[in-house]
Amino acid sequence: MVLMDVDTLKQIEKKWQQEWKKMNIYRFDPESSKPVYSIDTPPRYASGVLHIGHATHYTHIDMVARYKRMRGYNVFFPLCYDVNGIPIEERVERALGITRLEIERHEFIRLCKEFADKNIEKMTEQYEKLGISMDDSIYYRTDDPEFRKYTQIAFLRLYKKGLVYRGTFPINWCPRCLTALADAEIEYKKEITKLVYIKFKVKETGENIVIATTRPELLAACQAVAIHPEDPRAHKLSGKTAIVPIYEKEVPIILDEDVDPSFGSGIVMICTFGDKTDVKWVMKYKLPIEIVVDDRGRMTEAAGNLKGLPIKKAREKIIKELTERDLVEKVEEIEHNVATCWRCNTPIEILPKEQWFIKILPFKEELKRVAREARWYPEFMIKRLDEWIDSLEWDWVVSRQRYYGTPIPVWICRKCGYVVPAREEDCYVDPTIDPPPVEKCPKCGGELKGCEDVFDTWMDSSGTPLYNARWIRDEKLFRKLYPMDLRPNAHDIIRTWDFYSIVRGWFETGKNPFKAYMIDGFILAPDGRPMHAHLGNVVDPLEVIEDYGAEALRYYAATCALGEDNAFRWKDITRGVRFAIKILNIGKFLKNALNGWLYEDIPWEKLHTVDKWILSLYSKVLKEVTEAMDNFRFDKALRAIENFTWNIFADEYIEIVKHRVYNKRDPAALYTLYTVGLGVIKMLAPLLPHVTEEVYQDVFRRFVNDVSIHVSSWPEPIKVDEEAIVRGDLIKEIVASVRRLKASKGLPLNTEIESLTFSQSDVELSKEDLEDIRGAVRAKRVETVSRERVKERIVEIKPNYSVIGKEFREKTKEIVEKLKSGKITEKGIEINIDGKRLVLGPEYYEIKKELFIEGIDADALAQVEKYGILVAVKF
RNA sequence: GGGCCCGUGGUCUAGCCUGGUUAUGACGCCGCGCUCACAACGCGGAGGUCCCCGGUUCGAAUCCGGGCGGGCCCA
Repeated sequence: MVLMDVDTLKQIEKKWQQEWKKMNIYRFDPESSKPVYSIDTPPRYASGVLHIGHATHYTHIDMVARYKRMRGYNVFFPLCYDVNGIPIEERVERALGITRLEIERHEFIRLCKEFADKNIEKMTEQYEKLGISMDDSIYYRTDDPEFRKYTQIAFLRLYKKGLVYRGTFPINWCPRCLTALADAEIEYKKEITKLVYIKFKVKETGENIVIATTRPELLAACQAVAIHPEDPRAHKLSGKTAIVPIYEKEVPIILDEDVDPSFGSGIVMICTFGDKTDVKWVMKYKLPIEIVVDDRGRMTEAAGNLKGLPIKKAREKIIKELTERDLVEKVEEIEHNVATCWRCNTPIEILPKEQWFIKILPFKEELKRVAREARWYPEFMIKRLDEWIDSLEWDWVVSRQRYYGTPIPVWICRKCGYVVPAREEDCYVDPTIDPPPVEKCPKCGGELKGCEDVFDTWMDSSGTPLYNARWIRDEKLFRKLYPMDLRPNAHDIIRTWDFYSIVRGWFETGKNPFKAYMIDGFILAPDGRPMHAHLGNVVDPLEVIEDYGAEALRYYAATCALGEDNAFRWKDITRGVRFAIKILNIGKFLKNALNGWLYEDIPWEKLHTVDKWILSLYSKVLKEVTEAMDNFRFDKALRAIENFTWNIFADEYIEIVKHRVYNKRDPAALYTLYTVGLGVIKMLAPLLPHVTEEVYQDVFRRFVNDVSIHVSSWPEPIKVDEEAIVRGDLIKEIVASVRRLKASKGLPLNTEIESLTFSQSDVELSKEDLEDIRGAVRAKRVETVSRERVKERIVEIKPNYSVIGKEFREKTKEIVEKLKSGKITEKGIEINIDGKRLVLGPEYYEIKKELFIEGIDADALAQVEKYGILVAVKF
């Protein structure tokens, strides 16, 4: 049974996925006069296939796209992939067991492309199975020459503006593989290392200080000595000069909070470069750079008599030498995290290499301001960007010594280093293949060599809004598409993708490239930890779809509040299946109910109270859902729709009108079922596109022209009639109380009953209302009795704290106490306070009563507390 | 170590911005009922130190301060 229903769901999903393709309804129409809603789809990185976090996040984006289409927008939602960069190179190297240095450059690039192709094919299928409505007519991938062309042109323009410069920048380097490494390629290994305490002399005072280091062989590269500002020794040392032993070099003593006072002697030396913190300090204090280790991991001339030694030997030698000169206070063995090459386990070195930079440091404040031109959802996410911009300490390094990326479009003179940029009209160019625009160096006539560096992937992907919006290609379209309406991404790449996009957008166009940022959280494993293969807690979206269908996964996605980290919840998957099936069943009921009916508009006055009631509640929910969708709060929208559809429309209204549908074919009831039925599936369509399409086509298509629910228009509220809401609610309460009485007697809900009697309340019901109640509960007779016949016993007086508290403040407790025993009069409750008599009206409390009717012939009684009435049933 | 976010029945979660009576819902559990759209359903029930400490207030899940635990990014 269980399996059969999921199979039905899956068949429906597949059917509509195929139909949608034929319908061609997700196309962006460049010629359309409709307003544009442009989404900068995150180009999925093609190093693998979609995981559950991607699936959830892209489903959120799809919900926006579908919603905006229904709101009448010409939606731009491209299918796209990112392929450039190190992770794919790394996967290919791992798969083939080679390094890229062992293979011809362009052959390696071809292998990377092939690897990406396979993943792209799989992911495109995954998107389809999830019901993601991306448009493949505006497809791109970041290694298309057409895409790369605009990265190169943008770079050339920045170059002309003087915003690009070359400089040395430290990178991770494996001295065995002779290659630069990305941070992702570094593995940390625990190792026992010697921590050497070395005596330095303070020049001004002649006293000794002791610094602790695990890299004594870098002594020659020491540029400064650092101590924590709160260290008791700090104020005495501040501004003084230290003398590096053996090399007799004078270096400044600086105070910095990043020094760990509990490590070693609490004083460290800053070298070029021992580790990442050294890099930071060198940048921060603009210290000189001296290289004592070469590419192959041997000491250079600058290391004096250590020259030519490999690092480990050099370390031993210098410890020996220092010891002999009595410059070592002590040596400790400590456990230490050593950064190593993932491929060969050799400890990495940090070496400065020539790199390309884009200037951003002078524009920090400007960029913070530009970031605020857009709205951020949730708003607090912009704080992360602010903090990031404030903490920037160096410019953007855009070059990588890699193969699979967009080539930096310049040639460099072998003789004088003069740079010849490509001409814009020649782009896309690959300087490793293509000839330079001039034959020889214009400055010295030397030979030009194509630049072998490629761009950092962020240089490519930060240009997606420019590329999507047809920047410098189509001015007319650019004005329509830019700034793009939406940048959706997860919170981990605010500081990269979002930040660099703002940089690029602002440099090229003077504007923030987006009007809004929708920032999603992370999907954690069911155990609340991040998903990791080695933890065995990975949930595969394809398996979820296989076992429960796409709607179940989309339901789960909708329950994930924007911006928050969400653990994967199987219970929401099951709930999603149930809800999807519920929608199909409501559809089946509506189809049967509306069978043969021709649409007929019913004026408000001719509707029954219950019809006005459900239409009013529907109109309220619609407003709530619309607001939630406008704010990307899919969780709020879903909750509102689900509660209304399941608990109010299906469980209450449909049950109440069945008798009017089956026997009387009451036009008011049919009109109401039609209106609310179509309205709820439309509201739900962006969230659960398959089952809503099924119901739409099966039940509603014959009434309307739109070929698909996904190109139909978002519904409009009908009317909110507060009086009908109260009367309808009373009717619902009475019907529900009878249903409960039947259930408690173990009777089927459709059991006919002899009579229903209830006492009148403040809310007046019409004859028609009573008839509707009679039909709904299947009673032969319905009677009301006047309130006078109802006896009541006061059970409890409940104080209204919000009214009492505001007025009586610190006396609240006393008043509440006295209310309970006060004298009840016509006007209210009489109490004595501070010797004064006080009458508190009914706004200060609520009276709970128990009701009973004397001499009534009934088998079961129920109270409807909300309206202070008694319901009596004779079976 | 820094910034941001989160912490509510067995499990997950709404509410928190804008303080007020009995804290929302789901999953699971228990009991009853196949009822002409639906047993993946309906009706009913049990189940809570709202992470901890302190403060503000007549009143705190909600506001403020501190702590503990988790997530992301950075170091």
